[in-house]
Amino acid sequence: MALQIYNVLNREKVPFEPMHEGKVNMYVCGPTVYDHAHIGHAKTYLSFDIVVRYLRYSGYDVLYVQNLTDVGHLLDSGEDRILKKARQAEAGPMQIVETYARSYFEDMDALGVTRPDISPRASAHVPEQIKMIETLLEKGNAYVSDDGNVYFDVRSFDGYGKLSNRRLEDQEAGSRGDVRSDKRNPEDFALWKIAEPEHILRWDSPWGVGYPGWHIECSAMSQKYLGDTFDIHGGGVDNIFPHNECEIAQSEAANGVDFARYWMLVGTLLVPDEFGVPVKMSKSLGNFYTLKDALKMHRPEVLRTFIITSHYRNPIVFSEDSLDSAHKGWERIYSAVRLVRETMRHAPEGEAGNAFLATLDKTRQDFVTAMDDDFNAPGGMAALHELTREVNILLNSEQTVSKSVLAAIDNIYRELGGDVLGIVPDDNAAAGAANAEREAGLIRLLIDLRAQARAAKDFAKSDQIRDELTALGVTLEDRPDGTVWRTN
RNA sequence: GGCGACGUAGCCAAGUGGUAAGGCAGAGGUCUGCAAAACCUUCACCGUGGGUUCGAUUCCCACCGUCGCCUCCA
Repeated sequence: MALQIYNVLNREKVPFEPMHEGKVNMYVCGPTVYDHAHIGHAKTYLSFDIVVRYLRYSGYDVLYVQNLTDVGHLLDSGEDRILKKARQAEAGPMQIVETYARSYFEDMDALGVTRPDISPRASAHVPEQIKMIETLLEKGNAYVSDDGNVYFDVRSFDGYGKLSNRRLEDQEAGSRGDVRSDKRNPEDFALWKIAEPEHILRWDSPWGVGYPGWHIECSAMSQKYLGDTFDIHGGGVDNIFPHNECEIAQSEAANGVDFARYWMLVGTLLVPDEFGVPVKMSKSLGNFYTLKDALKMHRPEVLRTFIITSHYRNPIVFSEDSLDSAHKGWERIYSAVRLVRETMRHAPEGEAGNAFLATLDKTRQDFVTAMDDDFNAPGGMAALHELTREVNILLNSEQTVSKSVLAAIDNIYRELGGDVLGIVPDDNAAAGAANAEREAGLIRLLIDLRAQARAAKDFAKSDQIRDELTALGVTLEDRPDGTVWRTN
């Protein structure tokens, strides 16, 4: 069965058929860069990282666009969040944007998240946004208010609500009616706002000096880089309304054709509150763990494993227990990989153990079957765990395994666990490889000395070596054919 | 109140109309100088109550519970 995707647009799993064979155009709503990223962001962007990695693994040529919001995202008070941060930090707004954009990429790089092909910024695409607003005005889907602001006229677009299943008549009319507004209808949303004097993020426009509304950037930038209609639009479910809904309205009204063909929305990351009740991790609630802090305590592969453990559409609850569990599960896979690589150093040439190649084929098949089913990464992980059991049985048996078979095993771990899931490190390519090689040599020297002590039944000496290495973070494991080591 | 999602073993978590992957933890065992790791065995009547069906955990309805969105958040 070919790739199936759960399309939020129709709430059903359907075969994925890109517009242009072999090519996928994909847009994901990016972060507003006014603070450091937290684990909730990691869940969303890591989920789409795996989507992109798997699509590429499957042979698609993917063009991946993810924006950075750096203007127009207002607080309840009406203040722009970036301007507020800038005021607090006594810095210029673009300084703030630059700082946190870099921070975001640093964290994502550290997590092994593949960079988007294009990371357009809202502030750099104001002309495109103005142009789209002009089109909407021409087509009668937008209007200029008495105060000079431009709003999208939601009632002019029939499809409004089709993604989130909301109907205008169901919304509590007047719930926001108390707020003095120059909108025709409360559900209309801003395309362009006239700037107050203190609002220094401002641009000239046909409607006066101002700034764009929050939603229009995604419509304008996706159109610019991916066209009027593109294949996949992603984001967090928490943005389904109003943001995603507004994007659809603007783009389809302006362009007259379908916007995104497949909508993929990622479940929310929750964290227990003081009573143990899970609530959304968010900047505004202040209950977030930054990725920088998380990365100090856990390897990126472990954070990835934690997130991959559940399906992308489901919510997950963040806890140290779950992370520990993920850590141990990951360690199990990585131990087997290390054992394979270590064994390979002394393995004979030839074809011994060739029968195991069938297991590799089955693993790949199981993995692909799982991932083809709406990117079921937990299923992919299960395939790797089953492989790991087989590998451990093989390498703990008396059977001779040739170098080529071991290389094939290592290769499938690299391919599925490394290239696609990003949880199996590539020890060879690491920076500082020279130091690592020297360290490995020293450890092997100590292992040899310990082996001599053990042969002489000098267990005091052999245990001393093992204990002191343990204290340094190096664990030894004795096996019938020698001792292997790992760092913690 | 409206919209959406979810409720599977001690914990995390896939999945299927014909009695349920995987991981963590636990118990017993094999192996080991000891250990570690690994392997083997063991551990679930799938929220509650109805309905459809030869048969439902899987479909439908109701109820209970949890979360998300409806205002800024991935």
